[in-house]
Amino acid sequence: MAKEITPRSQDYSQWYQDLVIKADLAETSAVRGCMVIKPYGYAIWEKMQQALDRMFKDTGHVNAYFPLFIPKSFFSKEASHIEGFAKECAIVTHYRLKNAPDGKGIIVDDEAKLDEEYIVRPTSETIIWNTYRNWIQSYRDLPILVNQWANVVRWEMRTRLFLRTAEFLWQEGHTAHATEQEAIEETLKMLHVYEQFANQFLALPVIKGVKTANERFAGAMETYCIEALMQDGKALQAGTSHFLGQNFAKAFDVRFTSKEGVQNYVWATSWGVSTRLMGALVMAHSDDEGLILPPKLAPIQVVIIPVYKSEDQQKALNKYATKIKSMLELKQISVKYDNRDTHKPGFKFAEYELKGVPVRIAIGPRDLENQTVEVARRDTKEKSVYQFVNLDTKIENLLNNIQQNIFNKALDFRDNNTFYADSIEKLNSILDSTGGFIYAHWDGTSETEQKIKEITKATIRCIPLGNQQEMGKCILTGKPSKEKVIFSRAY
RNA sequence: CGGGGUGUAGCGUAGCCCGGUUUAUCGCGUCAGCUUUGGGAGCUGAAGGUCGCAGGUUCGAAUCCUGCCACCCCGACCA
Repeated sequence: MAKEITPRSQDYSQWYQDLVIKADLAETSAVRGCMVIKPYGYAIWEKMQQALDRMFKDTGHVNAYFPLFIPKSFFSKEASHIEGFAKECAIVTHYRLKNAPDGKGIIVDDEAKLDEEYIVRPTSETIIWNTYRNWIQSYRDLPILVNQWANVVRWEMRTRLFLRTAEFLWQEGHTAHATEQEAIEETLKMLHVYEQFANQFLALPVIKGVKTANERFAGAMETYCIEALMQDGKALQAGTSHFLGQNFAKAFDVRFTSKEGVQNYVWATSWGVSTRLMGALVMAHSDDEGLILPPKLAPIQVVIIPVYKSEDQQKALNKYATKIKSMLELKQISVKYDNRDTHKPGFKFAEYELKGVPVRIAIGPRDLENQTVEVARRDTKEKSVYQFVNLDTKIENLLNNIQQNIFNKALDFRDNNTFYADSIEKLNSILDSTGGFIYAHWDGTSETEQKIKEITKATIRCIPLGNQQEMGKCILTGKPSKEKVIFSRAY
């Protein structure tokens, strides 16, 4: 029979895995914790890349590329940075293999030991700031607005496809500025870019906020994030933007001479999103029949499926389909005409639903006669008959409509799963029943946050930007609190 | 990294406890042919296996033992 997907209600985590594998997004590999991103999944990632890259360029950034390997000594220059990453690093210690003396296979050549080991980058701040030292002398060299698309490695103990893998793809922006204010503005600007991207392309509403000290990036003064809510009520950090202060500039001695002739340390930011967004995309919108992709990220936006009995009918439908296809392509819509005669229409319907193709057009002899098509939308499963006239505009509108509808649905879900807890018991009971974003008062200390985490397994996802200031009592300690923060269990 | 589970054809599985008519079961998929085609087609025939890998015990190992690899769940950890 067909590809069975575990229902969401039965086992959410299994449902997610089934989708990723059966929709052909990715699979596990022979290497622990590392995945193979398959062509269909990679096509979605490429669409994300294109959209983001355009947004980066539009905000004045340029792309560059830095090495995969980082000398160990670079790593230890920023104290909190190394502390944050030390436990999950892959290390290169040798550069050569040799035949085993017993003739069985090959072994590491002990004589080829590196004097200084290399760390496979878990992030690139250190190698980049070591490089920036040479790029920056004067205020005239600033700002530097560089992004790189790269892979990074974090030796995770427990992995899940896309959500947490030992190797993953991402972009990391690294900027250098003359003033603190300019760096902070950059940090927030890129956070805004991420929000726009999430809203407009992922069709995913997110909350912009600032992380607490516990959740802050190793080496940052302040970490900002966008947080999204998944269908099982768990939160997912979808992107981060860090204000790094002068930490890395001081660690790598990156100074510039100001207009006034004074030597100052440079101010820094870094920001990134990763293939984890693929996981967010799947978990935010999809259902028990398969993926639901927002049209703006769907590799195939419209699929045309012919239904015929005779060869003559097939030929006539081929012509009709080709006409429709070129008409839609003129509107920059990506169309696939699936004229395989090895599969029945019903099979194809199910297959494209599994793969999340937003719009399906079915054409048969009846349509040919009436100059109509049957249009089915993936998000609502509604079917309707469209006249051929102005089909291109109608489909274009439909795609926009679907994009918007998916976003609205996710927004409704989040609104319906946003709560307020005035006690630790309330917080816990909400977490155990529905999950979601839960606003609660907190006394502002790391100790309290830690204790709440131990009791409820929930963390503070963020303190929302522009948060309403209102006095209250911490749900754990009863100490005064000036605002509510968002708690959630998280991926 | 600790605890638990899993690994048999492309996928899902029976067999394992209690070693021996087992030339390893069944379903889906694959291939060939015919009939089909408006929601996952039917019939007939065929191909497809280092039983995760490596050792060991034994006359004999998918089955018992040891080590390793990978995956899943829980925990610890995690920008």
